[in-house]
Amino acid sequence: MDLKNIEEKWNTYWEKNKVFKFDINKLENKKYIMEMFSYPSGSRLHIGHLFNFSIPDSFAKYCIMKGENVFQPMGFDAFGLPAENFAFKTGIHPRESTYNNMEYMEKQLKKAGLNFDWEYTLRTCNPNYYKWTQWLFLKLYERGLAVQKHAPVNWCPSCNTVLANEQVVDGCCERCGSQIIHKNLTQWFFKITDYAERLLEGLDKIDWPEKTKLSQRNWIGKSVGAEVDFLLEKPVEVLVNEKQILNNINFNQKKLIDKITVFTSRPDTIFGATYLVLAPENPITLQITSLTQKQEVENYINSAIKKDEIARQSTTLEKTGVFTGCYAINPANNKKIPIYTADYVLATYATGAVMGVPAHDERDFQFAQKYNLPIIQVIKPLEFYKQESCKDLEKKSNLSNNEKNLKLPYVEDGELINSCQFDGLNNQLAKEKIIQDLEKNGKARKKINYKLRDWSVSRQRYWGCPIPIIHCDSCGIVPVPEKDLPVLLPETMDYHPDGTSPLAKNQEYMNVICPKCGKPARRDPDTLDTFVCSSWYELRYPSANINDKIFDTNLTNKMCPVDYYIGGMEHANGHLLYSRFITKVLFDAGLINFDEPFSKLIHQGMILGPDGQKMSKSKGNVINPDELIEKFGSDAVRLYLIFGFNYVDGGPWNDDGIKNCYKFMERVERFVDKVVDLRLDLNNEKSVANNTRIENLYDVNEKNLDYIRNYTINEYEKNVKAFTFNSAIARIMEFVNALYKYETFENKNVEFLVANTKDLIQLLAPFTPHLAEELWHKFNQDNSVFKSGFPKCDINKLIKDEIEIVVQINSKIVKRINIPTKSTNQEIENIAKKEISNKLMNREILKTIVIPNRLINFIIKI
RNA sequence: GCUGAUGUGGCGGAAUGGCAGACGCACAGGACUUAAAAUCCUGAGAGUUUUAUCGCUCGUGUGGGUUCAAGUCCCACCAUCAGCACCA
Repeated sequence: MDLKNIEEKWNTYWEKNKVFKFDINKLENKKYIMEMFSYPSGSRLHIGHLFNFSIPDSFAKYCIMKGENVFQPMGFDAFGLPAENFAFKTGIHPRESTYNNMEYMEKQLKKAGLNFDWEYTLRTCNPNYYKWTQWLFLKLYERGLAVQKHAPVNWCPSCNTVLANEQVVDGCCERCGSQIIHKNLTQWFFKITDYAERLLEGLDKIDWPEKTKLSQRNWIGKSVGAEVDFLLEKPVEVLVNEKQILNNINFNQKKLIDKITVFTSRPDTIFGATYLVLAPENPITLQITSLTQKQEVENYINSAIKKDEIARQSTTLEKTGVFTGCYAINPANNKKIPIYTADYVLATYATGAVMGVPAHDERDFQFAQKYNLPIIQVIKPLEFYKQESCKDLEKKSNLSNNEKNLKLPYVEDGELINSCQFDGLNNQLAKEKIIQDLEKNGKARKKINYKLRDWSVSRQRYWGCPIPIIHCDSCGIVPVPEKDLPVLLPETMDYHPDGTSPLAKNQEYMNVICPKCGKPARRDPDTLDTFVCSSWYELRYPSANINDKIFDTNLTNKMCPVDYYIGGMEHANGHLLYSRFITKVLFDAGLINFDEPFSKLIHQGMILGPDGQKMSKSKGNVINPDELIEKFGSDAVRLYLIFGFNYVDGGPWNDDGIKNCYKFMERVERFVDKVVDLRLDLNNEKSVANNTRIENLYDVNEKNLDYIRNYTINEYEKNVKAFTFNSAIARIMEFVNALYKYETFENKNVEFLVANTKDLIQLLAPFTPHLAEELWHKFNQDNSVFKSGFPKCDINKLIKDEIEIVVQINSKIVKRINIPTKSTNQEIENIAKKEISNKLMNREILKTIVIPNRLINFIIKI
């Protein structure tokens, strides 16, 4: 095989004849297939990219052959840290290196035989793209969904920038691994929390992997419960301290505090609440501390904040805390309970205050034990053993022992005790009743909380989309008018990060005239998180060449949602959540008529190194796709990636695998050449004995081959639709084996053989496009194989005259017999009985099970 | 710790509750060849009986269960991987 020539020849041919070109004027049968775009960092394309892209590309080619109008665009997520860091490393300006890398990667992708619709490509660092990212920002601002907040943010001291919660892994920066710290900064946030409920609901209607949906559900973290007010009972010492504080410091709310509001998902346990806990960072904490406890509390708060900076996550699970000196009244039973501060309560979730119910919460239990706080059981297990069928008595007695000294904390459901009028209630029911009761006195209300936090989008870096906001001393925050977009990223400047925004140092950029009042003002010095850029790109792809609006609404409505979206699982709680959020915002804004971006999502697995480890330069197990394509051609690389792995799981790389795929391709080529020769002989009338019927088949061999052909097509299509392409290839291989076999028969029907061979080439085309196109043209075709349609399976041909079924006695196989396909169950039974009469030996048949086309099972007395 | 996924030959991997191991690799044998490679064909889960066939037994991480029938469903456990990590 002259791979290089073949690949070049057909790449040129396809491009020239627009074989894979999407037709924007024929949207009735469109199919939108897209893979997550890649960032053009310095590492170029790796084998994982090819795995990610090749399989959908094959699927796209299959769809094209089935006559669908496939849109398969590709672009580059070009802003952001990887590109910028690469620039620092090489000393090249990020713009230059990014554009170079994109150009190189585009070449690599083309060389890999991936036929994207390059006319619709997007580069997020291109002003005609980020203009619309800025427009999107303003849209969110207009709708009150982009807000500035002074809040503690995750700060990476090494990257010198803010990170979103989703970008923090184990308390470290997901990119460089540095320990993150918390800084109080004024930042832009997108109010994704406003959409928490809808993001949750929307999951039910999309065809995504369950694990991804689950991951998003957990990330959103809905929790249904109640807010409960605990009135304070302040000793004099507390009042003195509080007044001092209010006088001395300019406190946010300059008033006395009379209650603490906690959030709980277990209002049913409120009678067991024996203390309250405030998060150390909660501003209330100091205010309600008594003079005697002040020093201790202050020390604790300081150490907690320090701990937070180092690694609160990795500390031991041992609970610590300090008594504040203040008390509260449990509104359920009016008991006076102490208030503590402890770092196991998070300031950032709900009200930053918790009621401690040691008997029914693991953490509260530990805390109460350590500080000798009362533990009151208010729920007992339902007496379930009565219903439970306990077979051995010993177990039963153990259970009743357990009941006597029930191990606390008990966190399961049960029946209320020690809870006054609620005693005896089922605890789920009690949740409702207790809230209702407290609600009457205005001491509680139903409340839903989410773990999801607002999305922080400000980044103190150069290489990103500038935030289109102007800060004016007299007008405050002023959005850049649409006509002034894009706010261009300045070309030349010192872009090195040093903890403040590089753009802030560029006076030319920073100083502007306020569009509202005309006085001097300053630009926002930050750039946007790159996930903003990638949160809407699928909407723009079809409109990539439209410059006067974000996208053509009409077109986008026809094209979206995306039919197939393919990419890594690692974006489950990041990009994939952000895209859904932005889509919903644009839906609400009336810009689109759908509110989920991706109907179907598929994650590809990961290709590991030959040693079964993640590929990494340091381990030296990286597979370079360029070398492989050079040596074996892109078809063989693709075929191996498809055949050698389960797409969803991935797996370790194996060098032999690709050689074998190459050999298989040669085997196909040899066969096609043989058939082409046979056909020539036929045309030259050299061959006399050959039967050239194509209608009215068959002798037995023809029939067999025809069955396999139809079987192959049928299974192939099933597999392709299920994205189990490796099995589709297996069926093709079987078909090839059958063709080889048929070819050896003396009186083979050459026309029939030719027809089958053409089918084979068509089946192969999505997986080895160049080879298939080359072989196709050996039959003097004047059109591309991809425009030749797709073989059709004749379902009737799948029914054989006879079929082998298994005969079992007591579920053990005793014989395999052939029966006519159309036999009734009774006929099958009769035939089978006769066939194994020697084994049945007239014993009584208790039961007969017939599974048509598969087996018959006689249950007999032994 | 919690949640989820996975566990099948020497290897990659197949199997709507119905013949486990498709397909491929590696392996063995044969044909072709002076020979090798390549190619084409054949064989093959493990064990066991037999001159050989015919058989038989055991086999999908472990132990139970449901079923006429379990890799597949249920329960418990083990191992590996991934995610979450005090969210009250």
